[in-house]
Amino acid sequence: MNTKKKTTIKDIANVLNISAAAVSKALHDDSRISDKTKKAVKQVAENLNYQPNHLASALRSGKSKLVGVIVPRTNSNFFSSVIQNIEEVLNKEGYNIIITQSNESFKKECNNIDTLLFTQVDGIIASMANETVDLSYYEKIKSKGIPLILFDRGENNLNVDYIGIDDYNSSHVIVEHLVNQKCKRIAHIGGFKRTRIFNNRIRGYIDALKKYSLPLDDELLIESNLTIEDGRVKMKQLLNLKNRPDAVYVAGDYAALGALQVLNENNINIPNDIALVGFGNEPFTDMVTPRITSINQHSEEIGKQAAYTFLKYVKKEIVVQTLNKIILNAELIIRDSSNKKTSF
Amino acid sequence: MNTKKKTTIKDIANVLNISAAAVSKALHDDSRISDKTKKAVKQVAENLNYQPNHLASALRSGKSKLVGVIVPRTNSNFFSSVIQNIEEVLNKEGYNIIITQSNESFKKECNNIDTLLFTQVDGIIASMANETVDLSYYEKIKSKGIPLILFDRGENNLNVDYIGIDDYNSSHVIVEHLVNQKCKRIAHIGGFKRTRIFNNRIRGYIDALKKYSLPLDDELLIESNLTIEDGRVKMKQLLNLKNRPDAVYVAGDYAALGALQVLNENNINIPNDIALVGFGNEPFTDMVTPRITSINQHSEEIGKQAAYTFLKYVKKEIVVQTLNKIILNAELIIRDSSNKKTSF
DNA sequence: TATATTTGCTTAAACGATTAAGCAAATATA
DNA sequence: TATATTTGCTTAATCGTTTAAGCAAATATA
Repeated sequence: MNTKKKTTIKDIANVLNISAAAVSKALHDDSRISDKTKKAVKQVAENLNYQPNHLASALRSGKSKLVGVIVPRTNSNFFSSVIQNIEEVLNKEGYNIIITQSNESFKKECNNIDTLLFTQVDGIIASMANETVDLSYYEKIKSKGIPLILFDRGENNLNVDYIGIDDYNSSHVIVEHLVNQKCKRIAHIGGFKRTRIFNNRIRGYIDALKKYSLPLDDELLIESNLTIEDGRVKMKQLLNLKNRPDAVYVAGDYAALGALQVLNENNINIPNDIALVGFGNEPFTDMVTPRITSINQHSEEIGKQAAYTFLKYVKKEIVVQTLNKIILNAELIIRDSSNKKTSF
Repeated sequence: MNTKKKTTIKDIANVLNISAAAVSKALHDDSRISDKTKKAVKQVAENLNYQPNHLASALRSGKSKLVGVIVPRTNSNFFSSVIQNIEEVLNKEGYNIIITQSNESFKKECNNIDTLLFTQVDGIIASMANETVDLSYYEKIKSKGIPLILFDRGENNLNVDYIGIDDYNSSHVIVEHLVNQKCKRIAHIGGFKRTRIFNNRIRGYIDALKKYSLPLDDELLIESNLTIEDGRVKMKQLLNLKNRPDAVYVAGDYAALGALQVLNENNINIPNDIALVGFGNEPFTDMVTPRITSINQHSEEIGKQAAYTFLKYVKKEIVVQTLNKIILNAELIIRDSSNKKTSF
């Protein structure tokens, strides 16, 4: 059975009649160990199928070589792509990642943080839950001196590194595109104002409307939790207006999908009666009918930059945590749902 | 800065003038420690904001309280739901999970296994990559005496626990449903035969056709990697047949989506000209037009059962690993893409 | 009252690696 | 030749916890 005792550094030492310390050093290519010994040690290690005990070295060195990742959920293409890229960069440097999901719940997020701290992670890369306003748990991470990097859903007040796209500008790009499509009444189903990225999108939307001298109507700006269901509800609300919009910009693809379903069910021509734009470029935006115009958030780059930022801390290139933002340019992917030319 | 020294068991001991061992025992509610001392220790631990050093206890006890999870990808609803349920069950028992993705690559899967072994996980719950045929890395897990539990994508030859649905029977249910819809020529875009679950679906399809005395035509049975793109390719192939099918059963939802796109693009009426059935009940099957009939794989239950099975090993309820299958019944979710009645 | 048992703690050795300090032999420098 | 430096290892302490073994005091049993 599993009586297979794992080979340790000592076993190797015994075979070669040298000390365990010498073996450890040989394996780490210490300059004070002869090439002959190094070769012999590595050979024996191979033969005995030696696997370093990660716990022991982590305990001794105080570093677990583990990085915690907290995301609202993994089954969105954006987050899973970010995670994949974080993993790729960190694996190369000998780090593994522990992924946890908050499911947009503040309580679960707190649990996750405790779990990660308990697991002695060397750093935490997180995107905050929608619900989160109390930052005390994140402060706890900082107070323990563990590097904290936020992406997508961040918070200025935490004063830590942040990687994301330019939400304010993205709204401008979207409104500009809709104006080019001859839209005159542009509605916005936005996220909650208290969440920074959604606040920025809302501000961008408002300022862009002003720029193009379009009507800024209170009933055209709606806050939502951006689920499919709520997208449906909020779209129906817009359809019930006496003065309907001729374009709807939704701050999330899932809610945009809900909106699309409602438009289709009501036989409203997209984009000619109402143009639709989402946000996030989830794969399904390219699968539904009509395909939904959306914003590509460069998840690959966000993941990589988050990982690089963490590595700067462990390599002591950064020492003090401070608000340091990396803002990437977003890209508008124009599809049928807002492109009037192709639907003639 | 991060000069915040973490409080250890010794700090607590010093405050109370007792030994570190007593503190450890008090925290673990050892019967040989007085209630008075226990209370005092817990109070001081709380005051000093003590967090147990997981690495030290793991090193000493030989248990990391970490479980590795390997999935082909996290951005499918099925896998992320399985993961979430594994996590839920294991967290309650004090275990954390490390999630890794193979991206259907054999090489990445091997790396993941090495990574998890290196991290000293107490067990591994995995769903194999499509590519995987060489089982030596999985044998390595077994040979180290680490409990291995497979789900969805398993292998009889590994002789370990397996949790999945009844694929063979699912095919029967699907074919029966299509027969009820008056379909006479049912095609199957299946997965690779070498993968057990897909093999079972293919066998089920063949046997069900025989049962209902339907034509078993070689050109109607196609193997695929089941991506969206390949779904498109294989659907086009079917459309090019002189004798087209009047129903297509696709062994994966993503490929079914690709097939649906091709059918829509060719203005083929679904389900009246060709009925379509997918597999997996991914959320998008309910989002596209027409909504796709699919098989619900009970991801929640699979995740829970996988976790329970692992726990049986650590609780010594099972000692020897052997081929032990838990097969759940799948459920057909009938939607527009195959339901001719609703489309009149 | 004398002995056995239980209670409540302490001591010290582990877990497997890393690393500072040290020491003898080999080699370099004056 | 005498001294300094380098090379190649060993010894032993350490990381923070768990746990077997042990021991004195308190309590139970005869």
